[in-house]
Amino acid sequence: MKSEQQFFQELIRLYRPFENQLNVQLNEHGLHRAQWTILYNLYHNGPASNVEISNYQSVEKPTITRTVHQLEEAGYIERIPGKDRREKRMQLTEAGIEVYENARKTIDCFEQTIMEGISEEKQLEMMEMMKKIKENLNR
Amino acid sequence: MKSEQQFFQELIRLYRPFENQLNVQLNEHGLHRAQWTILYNLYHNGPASNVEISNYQSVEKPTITRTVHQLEEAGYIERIPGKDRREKRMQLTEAGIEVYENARKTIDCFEQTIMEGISEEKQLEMMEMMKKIKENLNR
DNA sequence: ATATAATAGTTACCTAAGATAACCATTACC
DNA sequence: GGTAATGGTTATCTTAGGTAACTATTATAT
Repeated sequence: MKSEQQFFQELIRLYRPFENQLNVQLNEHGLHRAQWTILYNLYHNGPASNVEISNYQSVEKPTITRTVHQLEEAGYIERIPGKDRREKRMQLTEAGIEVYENARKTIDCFEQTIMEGISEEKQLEMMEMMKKIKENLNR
Repeated sequence: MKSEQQFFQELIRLYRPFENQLNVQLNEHGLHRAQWTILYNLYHNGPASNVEISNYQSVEKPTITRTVHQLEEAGYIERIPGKDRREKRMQLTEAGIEVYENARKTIDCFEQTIMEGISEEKQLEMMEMMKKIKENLNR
């Protein structure tokens, strides 16, 4: 059996329980994975438009619209003037920064636990591979 | 920033487009990812009960019931006597083997493309890491 | 031997989160 | 100034997960 075959099966088998438990952790802060990803994005990369978020996450615009809406309602993000009157540029509010940083602590702890026994180098190596695979997907 | 933080973000960012394109490939054979995973399981590990599939995939029983039902309706799997009268043990039919093997060709091709530039050793290494992470998740 | 537990599966229902199609509003470009 | 393209939204659908509550069967403890 070719190694790719098992590779992708393992990826699927890993992702499911990972997402489940990530959501359990996030629930403590009233968040879901999709919201969390946007908060992460805005916190680390600064303000962004829906299109930018959509591209970054490989998720269609209407899906982003919905999740952004939830975050606005929760008061975690707010609109700022963009380059256009079309563009809806969003950034974290005070409350958004706070909830991110609080959840961050929980998630850090969770992530450290499940990465136990895997060296930093290995992690970085695997990250490079994931980026490479993602690039290949986009061609 | 800790490397785990980015690690899991990359995992999420990889999984989404991967699953999308996997489904595009599978659609050519009238399949979805969830069905495909069960066919894979039965093809490579032999007959299994719902509980076994559920454990293997870390997915709850009712979800498995539904997907198994779809595969039965399609004539790809069939019931065989289990150790119990409770147990619903399933195996691939002729048609199931055929559709798996046909789809397999498509998926092999897809997987080879997106693994371009990543050596077999690296792939095996990453697989080991994914298994390790999954173990850590189960504790 | 029988009452209670546990196990396997199902049904009914809910939710998250993705997708498409069709549509505005605004801006860019010819 | 009319047509493209871009950014965003609305409406609607689909996949695929989850929980709670149930039946049927089997295992176990009294």
